[in-house]
Amino acid sequence: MARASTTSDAFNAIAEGARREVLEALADGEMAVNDLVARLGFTQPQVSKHLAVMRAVDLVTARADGRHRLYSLNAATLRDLYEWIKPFERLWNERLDRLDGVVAELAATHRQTSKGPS
Amino acid sequence: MARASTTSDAFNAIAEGARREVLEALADGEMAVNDLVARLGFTQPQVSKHLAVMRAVDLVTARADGRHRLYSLNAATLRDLYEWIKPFERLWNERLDRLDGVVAELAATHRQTSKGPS
DNA sequence: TTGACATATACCGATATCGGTATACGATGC
DNA sequence: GCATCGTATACCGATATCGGTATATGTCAA
Repeated sequence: MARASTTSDAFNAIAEGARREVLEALADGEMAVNDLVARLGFTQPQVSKHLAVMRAVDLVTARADGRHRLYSLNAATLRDLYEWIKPFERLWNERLDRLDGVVAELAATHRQTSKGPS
Repeated sequence: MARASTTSDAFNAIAEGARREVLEALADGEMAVNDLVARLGFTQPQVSKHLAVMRAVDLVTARADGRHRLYSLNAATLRDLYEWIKPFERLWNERLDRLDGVVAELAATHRQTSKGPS
Protein backbone atom coordinates (compact mmCIF):
# COMPACT_ATOMS: atom_id res chain seq x y z
CA MET A 1 0.00 0.00 0.00
CA ALA A 2 1.07 3.55 -0.54
CA ARG A 3 -0.01 7.02 0.36
CA ALA A 4 -3.59 7.97 -0.39
CA SER A 5 -4.17 9.59 -3.74
CA THR A 6 -4.06 13.37 -3.88
CA THR A 7 -7.40 13.14 -5.64
CA SER A 8 -9.01 11.01 -2.96
CA ASP A 9 -9.69 13.84 -0.60
CA ALA A 10 -9.67 17.59 -0.25
CA PHE A 11 -7.27 17.00 2.65
CA ASN A 12 -4.84 15.18 0.39
CA ALA A 13 -5.26 17.81 -2.29
CA ILE A 14 -4.34 20.74 -0.04
CA ALA A 15 -1.35 18.92 1.39
CA GLU A 16 0.70 20.31 -1.46
CA GLY A 17 1.80 23.86 -0.80
CA ALA A 18 1.59 24.88 -4.45
CA ARG A 19 -2.07 23.98 -4.47
CA ARG A 20 -2.71 26.03 -1.37
CA GLU A 21 -1.11 28.95 -3.16
CA VAL A 22 -3.46 28.46 -6.07
CA LEU A 23 -6.43 28.48 -3.73
CA GLU A 24 -5.21 31.66 -2.08
CA ALA A 25 -4.89 33.34 -5.47
CA LEU A 26 -8.36 32.23 -6.50
CA ALA A 27 -9.74 33.74 -3.33
CA ASP A 28 -9.46 37.06 -5.16
CA GLY A 29 -11.88 35.78 -7.76
CA GLU A 30 -12.18 33.79 -10.93
CA MET A 31 -8.95 33.51 -12.89
CA ALA A 32 -7.65 31.97 -16.10
CA VAL A 33 -4.80 29.48 -16.04
CA ASN A 34 -2.28 31.94 -17.45
CA ASP A 35 -3.23 34.50 -14.86
CA LEU A 36 -2.26 31.99 -12.20
CA VAL A 37 0.93 31.17 -14.09
CA ALA A 38 1.91 34.84 -14.15
CA ARG A 39 0.92 35.45 -10.57
CA LEU A 40 2.50 32.42 -8.97
CA GLY A 41 5.50 31.90 -11.20
CA PHE A 42 4.80 28.23 -11.84
CA THR A 43 4.98 26.68 -15.27
CA GLN A 44 1.74 26.32 -17.17
CA PRO A 45 1.66 22.50 -16.99
CA GLN A 46 2.24 22.67 -13.25
CA VAL A 47 -0.72 24.95 -12.79
CA SER A 48 -2.94 22.88 -15.06
CA LYS A 49 -2.03 19.72 -13.21
CA HIS A 50 -2.67 21.22 -9.80
CA LEU A 51 -5.99 22.53 -11.02
CA ALA A 52 -6.87 19.09 -12.35
CA VAL A 53 -6.27 17.59 -8.91
CA MET A 54 -8.40 20.23 -7.27
CA ARG A 55 -11.15 19.80 -9.82
CA ALA A 56 -11.17 16.09 -9.02
CA VAL A 57 -11.90 16.77 -5.36
CA ASP A 58 -14.24 19.64 -6.13
CA LEU A 59 -12.12 22.33 -4.57
CA VAL A 60 -12.36 24.40 -7.73
CA THR A 61 -14.66 24.59 -10.71
CA ALA A 62 -13.91 25.65 -14.26
CA ARG A 63 -15.97 27.30 -16.92
CA ALA A 64 -15.09 27.89 -20.54
CA ASP A 65 -14.63 31.40 -21.83
CA GLY A 66 -13.40 31.38 -25.39
CA ARG A 67 -9.92 29.93 -25.41
CA HIS A 68 -9.65 30.51 -21.70
CA ARG A 69 -10.82 28.41 -18.83
CA LEU A 70 -11.82 30.42 -15.83
CA TYR A 71 -11.32 28.75 -12.49
CA SER A 72 -12.99 29.63 -9.26
CA LEU A 73 -13.09 28.29 -5.73
CA ASN A 74 -15.79 25.92 -4.61
CA ALA A 75 -16.90 27.31 -1.30
CA ALA A 76 -18.79 24.17 -0.26
CA THR A 77 -15.70 21.96 -0.31
CA LEU A 78 -13.56 24.51 1.47
CA ARG A 79 -16.29 24.65 4.03
CA ASP A 80 -16.02 20.91 4.62
CA LEU A 81 -12.38 21.39 5.54
CA TYR A 82 -13.33 24.24 7.81
CA GLU A 83 -16.00 22.18 9.49
CA TRP A 84 -13.54 19.43 10.27
CA ILE A 85 -11.05 21.67 12.00
CA LYS A 86 -13.57 23.92 13.69
CA PRO A 87 -14.45 21.61 16.61
CA PHE A 88 -10.83 21.77 17.71
CA GLU A 89 -11.25 25.47 18.23
CA ARG A 90 -12.39 24.85 21.76
CA LEU A 91 -8.93 23.54 22.59
CA TRP A 92 -7.20 26.88 22.43
CA ASN A 93 -10.24 28.75 23.61
CA GLU A 94 -10.37 26.61 26.74
CA ARG A 95 -6.73 27.23 27.21
CA LEU A 96 -7.25 30.96 26.97
CA ASP A 97 -10.16 30.74 29.40
CA ARG A 98 -7.98 28.96 31.89
CA LEU A 99 -5.25 31.50 31.34
CA ASP A 100 -7.76 34.26 31.94
CA GLY A 101 -8.66 32.55 35.18
CA VAL A 102 -5.06 32.41 36.26
CA VAL A 103 -4.53 36.04 35.39
CA ALA A 104 -7.56 37.05 37.39
CA GLU A 105 -6.35 35.02 40.33
CA LEU A 106 -2.89 36.53 40.15
CA ALA A 107 -4.37 39.98 39.98
CA ALA A 108 -6.47 39.30 43.06
CA THR A 109 -3.45 37.99 44.95
CA HIS A 110 -1.44 40.93 43.80
CA ARG A 111 -4.00 43.36 45.16
CA GLN A 112 -3.80 41.67 48.54
CA THR A 113 -0.01 41.46 48.86
CA SER A 114 1.26 44.55 47.13
CA LYS A 115 0.36 48.18 46.78
CA GLY A 116 1.00 48.49 43.04
CA PRO A 117 3.13 47.52 40.09
CA SER A 118 6.84 47.44 40.75
CA MET B 1 10.96 14.87 -7.20
CA ALA B 2 8.18 13.24 -5.28
CA ARG B 3 5.38 14.20 -2.99
CA ALA B 4 6.26 16.33 0.00
CA SER B 5 7.08 14.44 3.16
CA THR B 6 4.27 13.76 5.57
CA THR B 7 6.50 15.23 8.23
CA SER B 8 7.16 18.43 6.34
CA ASP B 9 3.92 20.07 7.26
CA ALA B 10 0.86 19.78 9.43
CA PHE B 11 -1.10 19.86 6.17
CA ASN B 12 0.74 16.82 4.87
CA ALA B 13 0.38 15.09 8.22
CA ILE B 14 -3.40 15.42 8.36
CA ALA B 15 -3.82 14.29 4.78
CA GLU B 16 -3.95 10.73 6.05
CA GLY B 17 -7.39 9.83 7.36
CA ALA B 18 -6.06 7.56 10.06
CA ARG B 19 -4.14 10.46 11.54
CA ARG B 20 -7.22 12.63 11.54
CA GLU B 21 -8.97 9.89 13.48
CA VAL B 22 -6.19 9.90 16.03
CA LEU B 23 -6.54 13.65 16.43
CA GLU B 24 -10.28 13.32 16.90
CA ALA B 25 -9.75 10.71 19.59
CA LEU B 26 -7.20 12.86 21.37
CA ALA B 27 -9.66 15.71 21.40
CA ASP B 28 -11.24 13.89 24.34
CA GLY B 29 -8.02 14.28 26.26
CA GLU B 30 -4.62 12.76 26.86
CA MET B 31 -4.38 9.09 25.93
CA ALA B 32 -1.83 6.30 25.95
CA VAL B 33 -0.91 4.50 22.75
CA ASN B 34 -2.82 1.36 23.67
CA ASP B 35 -5.91 3.38 24.45
CA LEU B 36 -5.81 4.64 20.88
CA VAL B 37 -5.19 1.13 19.61
CA ALA B 38 -8.27 -0.14 21.43
CA ARG B 39 -10.42 2.78 20.46
CA LEU B 40 -9.53 3.00 16.79
CA GLY B 41 -8.88 -0.65 16.00
CA PHE B 42 -5.52 0.00 14.39
CA THR B 43 -2.48 -2.10 15.11
CA GLN B 44 -0.07 -0.79 17.70
CA PRO B 45 2.75 -0.11 15.21
CA GLN B 46 0.35 1.79 13.00
CA VAL B 47 -0.67 4.03 15.85
CA SER B 48 2.91 4.57 16.96
CA LYS B 49 3.96 5.48 13.46
CA HIS B 50 1.13 7.91 12.94
CA LEU B 51 1.92 9.49 16.28
CA ALA B 52 5.56 9.80 15.31
CA VAL B 53 4.58 11.71 12.18
CA MET B 54 2.36 14.01 14.17
CA ARG B 55 5.02 14.56 16.77
CA ALA B 56 7.40 15.59 14.00
CA VAL B 57 5.07 18.36 12.89
CA ASP B 58 4.09 19.25 16.43
CA LEU B 59 0.47 18.27 16.12
CA VAL B 60 0.76 16.18 19.26
CA THR B 61 3.05 16.04 22.26
CA ALA B 62 4.00 13.08 24.41
CA ARG B 63 4.91 12.76 28.03
CA ALA B 64 6.22 9.73 29.83
CA ASP B 65 4.13 8.07 32.50
CA GLY B 66 5.81 4.91 33.68
CA ARG B 67 5.78 2.45 30.84
CA HIS B 68 3.11 4.48 29.10
CA ARG B 69 3.46 7.45 26.87
CA LEU B 70 0.57 9.84 27.12
CA TYR B 71 -0.21 11.81 24.00
CA SER B 72 -2.14 15.00 23.76
CA LEU B 73 -3.08 17.48 21.09
CA ASN B 74 -1.02 20.57 20.48
CA ALA B 75 -3.57 23.32 20.21
CA ALA B 76 -1.14 25.83 18.72
CA THR B 77 -0.44 23.74 15.63
CA LEU B 78 -4.09 22.90 15.09
CA ARG B 79 -4.73 26.58 15.33
CA ASP B 80 -2.29 27.24 12.50
CA LEU B 81 -4.37 24.98 10.28
CA TYR B 82 -7.50 26.76 11.40
CA GLU B 83 -5.99 30.14 10.67
CA TRP B 84 -5.12 29.13 7.14
CA ILE B 85 -8.61 28.02 6.28
CA LYS B 86 -10.45 30.70 8.19
CA PRO B 87 -10.01 33.53 5.66
CA PHE B 88 -11.96 31.45 3.14
CA GLU B 89 -14.93 31.59 5.44
CA ARG B 90 -16.09 34.78 3.77
CA LEU B 91 -16.65 32.84 0.55
CA TRP B 92 -19.64 30.90 1.77
CA ASN B 93 -20.84 33.73 3.98
CA GLU B 94 -20.89 36.06 0.99
CA ARG B 95 -22.67 33.45 -0.99
CA LEU B 96 -25.31 33.09 1.72
CA ASP B 97 -25.70 36.84 1.89
CA ARG B 98 -26.30 36.95 -1.83
CA LEU B 99 -28.75 34.07 -1.53
CA ASP B 100 -30.59 35.95 1.18
CA GLY B 101 -30.79 38.89 -1.18
CA VAL B 102 -32.24 36.74 -3.92
CA VAL B 103 -34.75 35.21 -1.56
CA ALA B 104 -35.86 38.63 -0.38
CA GLU B 105 -36.22 39.80 -3.96
CA LEU B 106 -38.21 36.75 -4.94
CA ALA B 107 -40.47 37.23 -1.96
CA ALA B 108 -41.08 40.86 -2.93
CA THR B 109 -41.87 39.88 -6.51
CA HIS B 110 -44.11 37.14 -5.28
CA ARG B 111 -46.09 39.54 -3.16
CA GLN B 112 -46.65 41.70 -6.22
CA THR B 113 -47.62 39.03 -8.74
CA SER B 114 -49.47 36.46 -6.70
CA LYS B 115 -51.92 36.30 -3.85
CA GLY B 116 -50.34 33.35 -2.06
CA PRO B 117 -48.53 30.05 -2.39
CA SER B 118 -49.77 27.83 -5.18
C1' DT C 1 -6.98 26.88 -44.05
C1' DT C 2 -3.29 28.31 -41.51
C1' DG C 3 -1.10 30.10 -37.65
C1' DA C 4 -1.22 31.78 -33.04
C1' DC C 5 -2.84 31.39 -28.59
C1' DA C 6 -4.66 28.90 -24.24
C1' DT C 7 -4.86 24.82 -21.89
C1' DA C 8 -4.52 19.83 -21.02
C1' DT C 9 -2.13 15.62 -21.05
C1' DA C 10 1.51 11.84 -21.75
C1' DC C 11 5.82 10.33 -20.54
C1' DC C 12 9.92 10.10 -17.47
C1' DG C 13 12.89 8.94 -13.20
C1' DA C 14 13.24 9.72 -8.37
C1' DT C 15 11.21 9.21 -4.03
C1' DA C 16 8.47 8.95 0.32
C1' DT C 17 4.83 6.81 1.68
C1' DC C 18 1.53 2.87 3.28
C1' DG C 19 0.33 -1.62 6.18
C1' DG C 20 2.27 -5.90 7.89
C1' DT C 21 5.47 -8.48 10.56
C1' DA C 22 9.22 -9.01 13.48
C1' DT C 23 11.94 -7.20 16.82
C1' DA C 24 14.34 -3.67 19.65
C1' DC C 25 14.03 -0.67 23.58
C1' DG C 26 12.62 0.71 28.11
C1' DA C 27 10.25 0.58 32.54
C1' DT C 28 8.00 -2.13 36.18
C1' DG C 29 7.41 -5.72 39.56
C1' DC C 30 8.68 -9.94 41.66
C1' DG D 1 17.99 -10.89 37.24
C1' DC D 2 13.97 -12.13 34.63
C1' DA D 3 9.57 -12.08 32.67
C1' DT D 4 6.18 -8.90 31.22
C1' DC D 5 4.06 -5.05 29.65
C1' DG D 6 4.01 -0.79 26.66
C1' DT D 7 5.91 1.42 22.90
C1' DA D 8 9.09 2.45 19.06
C1' DT D 9 11.46 1.11 15.07
C1' DA D 10 13.53 -1.61 11.05
C1' DC D 11 12.56 -3.93 7.07
C1' DC D 12 9.66 -5.08 2.98
C1' DG D 13 7.17 -4.51 -1.67
C1' DA D 14 3.75 -1.82 -3.97
C1' DT D 15 2.43 2.56 -5.49
C1' DA D 16 1.10 7.43 -6.47
C1' DT D 17 3.14 11.33 -6.53
C1' DC D 18 6.39 15.40 -8.03
C1' DG D 19 8.61 18.75 -11.74
C1' DG D 20 10.28 18.92 -16.46
C1' DT D 21 9.74 18.55 -21.33
C1' DA D 22 7.24 17.62 -25.31
C1' DT D 23 3.10 17.41 -27.48
C1' DA D 24 -1.97 16.95 -28.07
C1' DT D 25 -6.38 19.37 -28.03
C1' DG D 26 -9.21 23.16 -28.83
C1' DT D 27 -10.49 27.98 -30.00
C1' DC D 28 -10.14 32.15 -32.33
C1' DA D 29 -8.68 35.43 -36.19
C1' DA D 30 -7.25 36.58 -40.74
